[in-house]
Amino acid sequence: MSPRGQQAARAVSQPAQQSVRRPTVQDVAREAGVSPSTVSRALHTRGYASPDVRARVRAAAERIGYVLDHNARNLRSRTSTSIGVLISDLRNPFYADLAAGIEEELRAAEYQMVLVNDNGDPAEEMRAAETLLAMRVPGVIVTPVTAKCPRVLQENGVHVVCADRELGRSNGDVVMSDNKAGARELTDHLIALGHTRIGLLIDETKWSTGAGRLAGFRAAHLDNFVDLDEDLIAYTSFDADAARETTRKLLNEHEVTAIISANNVLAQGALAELKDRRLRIPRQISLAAYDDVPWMSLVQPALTTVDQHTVELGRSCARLLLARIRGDLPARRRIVRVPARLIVRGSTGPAPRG
Amino acid sequence: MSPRGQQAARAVSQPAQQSVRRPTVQDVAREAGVSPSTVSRALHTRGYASPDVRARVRAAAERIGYVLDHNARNLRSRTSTSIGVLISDLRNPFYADLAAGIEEELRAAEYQMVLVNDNGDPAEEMRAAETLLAMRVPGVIVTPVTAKCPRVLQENGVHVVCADRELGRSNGDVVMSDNKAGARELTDHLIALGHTRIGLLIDETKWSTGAGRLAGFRAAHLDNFVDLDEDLIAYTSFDADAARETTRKLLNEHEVTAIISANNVLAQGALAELKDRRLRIPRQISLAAYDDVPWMSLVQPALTTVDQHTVELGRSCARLLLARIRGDLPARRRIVRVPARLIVRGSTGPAPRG
DNA sequence: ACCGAATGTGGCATCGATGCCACATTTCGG
DNA sequence: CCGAAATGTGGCATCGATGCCACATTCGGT
Repeated sequence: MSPRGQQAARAVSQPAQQSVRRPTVQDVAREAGVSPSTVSRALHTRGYASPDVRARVRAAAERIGYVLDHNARNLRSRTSTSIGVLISDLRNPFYADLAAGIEEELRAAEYQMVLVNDNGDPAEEMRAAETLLAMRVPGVIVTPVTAKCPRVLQENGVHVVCADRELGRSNGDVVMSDNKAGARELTDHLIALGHTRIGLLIDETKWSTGAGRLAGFRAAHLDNFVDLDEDLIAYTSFDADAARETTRKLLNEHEVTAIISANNVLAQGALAELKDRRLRIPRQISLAAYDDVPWMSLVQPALTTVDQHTVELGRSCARLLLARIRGDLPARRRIVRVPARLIVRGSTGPAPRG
Repeated sequence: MSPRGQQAARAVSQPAQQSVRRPTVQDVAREAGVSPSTVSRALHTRGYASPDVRARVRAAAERIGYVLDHNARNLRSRTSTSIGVLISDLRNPFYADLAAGIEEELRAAEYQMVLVNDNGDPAEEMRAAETLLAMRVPGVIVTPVTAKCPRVLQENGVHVVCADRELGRSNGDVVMSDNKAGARELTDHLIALGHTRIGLLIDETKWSTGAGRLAGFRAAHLDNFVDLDEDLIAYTSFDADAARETTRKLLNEHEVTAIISANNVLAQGALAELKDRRLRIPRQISLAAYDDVPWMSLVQPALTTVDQHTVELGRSCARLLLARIRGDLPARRRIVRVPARLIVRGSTGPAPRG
């Protein structure tokens, strides 16, 4: 009775405990003395049922402990109340907050969140997309790793909202922080403090997040008539150790009076390096970050940041997707920019005198 | 054609874009020249299919872009590969890490995580349980808010693993940190540094988490022959501001040379108060916390903590639940204790001299 | 050679809820 | 008063995949 080994790795489960048979609409119908069709209409669906019948059916359902079967409903009605959410790392507070905002809005609308952590890996992302197609979800919110994922979903009739960034030129909805404006405001703040040698720690510029932040950094220099030394734009990979190493090299090779870190992970590395060198913040060097996560207000001195309102970003994603699913929107794609807000704390101060 | 207002608040969605008809097993059967039964067996289920037929069916499925429908599969097979996960606050790094570990293990086993944030609210928790029953999930991992939720799920034939804590006396599986041993080790550490006046900041002791941490605190005093002043056990509500106020009162009313905070949220409040008072850590007062989240190693001085290995806790929950679902375990309930580990950093030092 | 077990295929009913529509009754507007 | 629209009910097919089993063939052991 053992199948060929080829099947061994697939998810196999025993049915939920066998002795538990759940009441169906047939049972409710018998209990209430109406037809199964009437039960369905009285409990859930569009269509007519008199107030008296509704009350009778509801009482009967409650009496016998009836619980709808989403699988049956989804199959017949050809849709689902599950929404896919693809993020890059649940352990990063940015994504955790994003997911929190999304989940909150979905729950309020009686949708369920199916959360997948693709680890920023293109293969995992596509695997997740396939799974969500199999689940027949009507919509997906994705922090895209490749342009392929949103496209495949859309080609299969699934509504997609890209969160935080878009890749390439898609034709779908996007919700993101106003990266350029936020980075510009932060850089303005430092320039107003007298800084003309500002390092930028950044991991990527091919995604709209990094690109927007870099653009804001550049624009602030331009608008304030401050020359930008291209060597102060320091590229690093997306982990705190690499960022720390890059900060070390930046400080060793260049005169810098302030550092902007393009996200919370890089900020960790930069801070660790400054502490290691026993540099006094902000007296000797100012440090600021794009994103605001809890530790940034707990360190001493607390970090000046740009708050992306990440939870609100998540809520906005969910609201947009739900409106799209309900057909409340015109076909034209929508780009929602959530304003970012500068939060000045103790880590930024006047540029040291030469 | 408008239904009565009573239906207006329910989740209503348009089918995924209408013009997209998905290929079914009937289509694959035609393409491969076999029966639909054979398609099903060749692609997914237990049962026999020859290697030649398997290859032919797979090629046909790929050619026409066939994607399984989980709803149909779940309905017929009376189970599902979705797993419910109920947590209390996705914005708290503890729960985010827990969910991350769970998701990782589920994904590897080709299960999907349906994540609900119940906000530690009993009503929300029960609502989530109802939804998961409707989805016919075979298992749920829950950080329980009430004893009712695990019970109702189990009565309906759903396997349950309680994470982090158990309420009352349930008969289900539990995975938790070894709270007592961890708290004891932390308290031992402070006593070994000469502290005899150790404050404990704690928000609850009715759950096994708080109760275990308190028990460890007491046991360390007893075993080291240090008298425990009951007034140094300071109760507070579960938010950083309340913890801060409670810390203030504790310091105003009692001589204390060290503070243990029972979780990461309370530690935030305590740290803020110590900083406000400009107390020198650890020279004037030591601070330690149960739980280890990123900010704790980033503040100055870095906090001495007990690392719950929260991601591993999550993995362990998922592995246990999957084993239960697969019928790999004897009926007897299982309690898994994940060892906690003391991490000594700069925030704890010798007790100040009288 | 014979028999039982294993392998393999196809037919058909099944899972539980809803879409669709025929039919009946009531309400509303001209 | 009459016709159209709205309200309400029940019957039956449908959604897409799999469980179950009858039947056929092959393989291994005696």
